[in-house]
Amino acid sequence: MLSNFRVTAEEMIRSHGGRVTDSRKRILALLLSEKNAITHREIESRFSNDQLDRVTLYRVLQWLVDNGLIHKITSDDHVWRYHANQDAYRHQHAHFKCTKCAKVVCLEDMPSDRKLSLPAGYRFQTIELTVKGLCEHCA
Amino acid sequence: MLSNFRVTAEEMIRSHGGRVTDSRKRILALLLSEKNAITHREIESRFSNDQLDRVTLYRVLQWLVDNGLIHKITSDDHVWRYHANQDAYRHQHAHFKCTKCAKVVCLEDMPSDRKLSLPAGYRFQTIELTVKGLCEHCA
DNA sequence: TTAAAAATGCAACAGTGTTGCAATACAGGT
DNA sequence: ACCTGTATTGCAACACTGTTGCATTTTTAA
Ligand SMILES: [Mn+2]
Ligand SMILES: [Mn+2]
Ligand SMILES: [Zn+2]
Ligand SMILES: [Zn+2]
Repeated sequence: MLSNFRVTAEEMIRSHGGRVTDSRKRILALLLSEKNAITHREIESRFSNDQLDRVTLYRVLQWLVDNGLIHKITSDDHVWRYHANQDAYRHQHAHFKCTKCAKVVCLEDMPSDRKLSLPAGYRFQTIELTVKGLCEHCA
Repeated sequence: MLSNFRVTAEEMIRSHGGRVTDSRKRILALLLSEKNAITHREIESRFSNDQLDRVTLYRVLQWLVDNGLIHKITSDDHVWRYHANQDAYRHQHAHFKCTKCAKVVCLEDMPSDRKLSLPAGYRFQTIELTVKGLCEHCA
């Protein structure tokens, strides 16, 4: 099934006018196959055998973010986590982080249309919402 | 007025049963005098003349957090910001971060009546909410 | 096939935060 | 005021994530 993701990945990259390089295909295909958002370190370890330069990985990830093919999530452990932009996850959405195993999952909705009042003169841009708790395995 | 903060700081530390050390007094007094949440680096530079070891600063900040005298806020620049727990900021609250000047302010309320549905089996603990936008000076 | 442009690999670096340990300061009892 | 056990400090070294510069390789389009 990973070859399916490779085909999808290649189409996504090509459709954004970027050069279709081997690293981009492999990394995006991997992210498409991952259910949860994962760290740079975790991506590296998925490629343990095939060589993958860590700087290239950082640069490819940023390229994928800049081109809207994946998104990255900040966290209180100060490590970025990356997740493919499939279907439900294109628009703004909230995230859940397990305080025990550190797993991060994208929640489908951002329940944010409630008015939160900013101080006078402040301009709203986006909202970042992370729910913390225990996941199914850790609860 | 900073001497006022020093007295308050000393009382707060003593009431928590901790040893009243010079570093704790100075650092907490500074945080009490600061309107916004600031970084370790910013705290250091406020003490530019008086010597203040950076490791001690980290350790004092963590002690103050652990004893509920201050709280710390994570951010997408992956740097902690610290703020005293005065009045309105004892309970859970949301934060605002300016995307231009990186200023972080505590908002007074956490609009928490949002029903965000977690996947089955997940257990809720806390919510972290950061509004991003432009502050009064940068708007 | 060729050449310009973009991406890669490597080494070195930067910033934030942590750890181990010896020296020092605090608090409580005398 | 002095002693003493213990918490805290200061310093050096370290860990980790992420970045930068630059020479080499790969991609694409003519
Ligand atoms: Mn997400
Ligand atoms: Mn706050
Ligand atoms: Zn978990
Ligand atoms: Zn601003």
